[in-house]
Amino acid sequence: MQALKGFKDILPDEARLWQRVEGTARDIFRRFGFEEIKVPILEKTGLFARSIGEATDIVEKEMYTFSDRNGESITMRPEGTAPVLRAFIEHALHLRRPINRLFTVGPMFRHERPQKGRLRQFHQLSVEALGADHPRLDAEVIAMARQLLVELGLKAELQLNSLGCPDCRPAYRAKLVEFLSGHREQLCEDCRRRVESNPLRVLDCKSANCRRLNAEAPAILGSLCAPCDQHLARVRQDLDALQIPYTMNPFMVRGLDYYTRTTFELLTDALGAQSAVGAGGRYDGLVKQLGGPDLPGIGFAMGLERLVLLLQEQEQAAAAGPDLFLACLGEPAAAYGFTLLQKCRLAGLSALMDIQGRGLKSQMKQADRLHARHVLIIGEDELNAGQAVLRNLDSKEERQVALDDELTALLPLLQS
RNA sequence: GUGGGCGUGGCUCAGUUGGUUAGAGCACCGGGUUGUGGCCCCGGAGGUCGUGGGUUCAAGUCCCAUCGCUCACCCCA
Repeated sequence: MQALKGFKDILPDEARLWQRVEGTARDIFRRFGFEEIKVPILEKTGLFARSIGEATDIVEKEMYTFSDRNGESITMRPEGTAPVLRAFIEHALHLRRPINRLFTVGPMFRHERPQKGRLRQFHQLSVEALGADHPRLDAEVIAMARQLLVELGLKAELQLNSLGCPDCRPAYRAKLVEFLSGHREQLCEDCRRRVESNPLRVLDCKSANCRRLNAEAPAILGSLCAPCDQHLARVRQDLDALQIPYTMNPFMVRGLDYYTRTTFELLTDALGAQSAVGAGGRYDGLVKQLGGPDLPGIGFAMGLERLVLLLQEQEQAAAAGPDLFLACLGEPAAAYGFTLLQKCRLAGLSALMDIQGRGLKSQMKQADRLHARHVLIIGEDELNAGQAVLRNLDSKEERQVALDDELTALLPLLQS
């Protein structure tokens, strides 16, 4: 028996890093005033078709979609924004406060071919700021995304672009299609198809020929309408004011249809082909499109697997051992020790003991391998005398400690 | 969906042109020190060599198939 392709167990050594990532994220998000929202993993299929876009790869060939026992088509979420917006609309959260700053964490599912940094079940931190189209909100969200990388000690490049809005993008798109059609023979096979299906995606092509051509293609930044242009300028102003470095990338494109105006990515060169650790952008028409009020929003997603991979390449966090290991000799001592163990745990200490009745030497070895800070040795003599030996494994210091039900002598020594 | 690389104890790997009982390091267990860890020494347990066929006197090694893992394309966090 083994796990499904693209599905992975996260063993304790790795789980420690996950806790660090999530813990750091929660702390930063709290400081930025973002609140957690928990949403279901399964949704009606239509939610994703309507938001991500019918013609995207995700919807066309990557979703885990099946019918439940009532014959309804349901889908395991491939991303986090759609479910959060559904919940936002369903519970009319916009009536509770003018701007909702929300985040959610959890598994997402896409049936792709697995590779480094890409699994079929993967995990994202998904962040949404809903209710304002002020460029300052863009800067705030971008600053928060970057801060997570900073506080995890990870290096990443911030790239910025604008995709325009329904007023200016169609005109740009037409201009681009005209240009690309004129140079059709210079495009790679894939891109020739893209000219019809999704021309903006051509800009993102990695083939050398296409890149060369793209350099001469009309740039979106030169085609923005005045409001979009001004929006971008103000976002840049605010990023500068916060001293957040970034580079403009006019070729950056989104794989999901709902993005408008500001888009950004956090890129690393340490993950092979999967260079984006986080990405996001504005989606001003999406809430309305999903049947809600006409409210703007901006958000981003971070890939947890990718953050953990980066952390692993940097350093291995040492496991923190238990505060106390109880070494008991003989059954009477073990029986007493077991109750002592419980008291220690209820008092807030992490504590372990041997339950296989092994010799002292073996138990000391166990304690050492667990990186325990102290060992409390209880044999028959100690049991009778109401005194035990407490050994500090780092300093090798040993001292007699009186045993009593309240652990009055023991606890202070361990909690220091 | 397409292409490359790789499958040998829990982990990382070695294994000559096919040739005796398939090895090492780490990890694990025990002993040296019968109530004191890390270092050292000694010993132990653990592998149908991914699986199924084929070639051969003989296959971990060669051939075919299959499954799995992995990297890349595609796409994306």
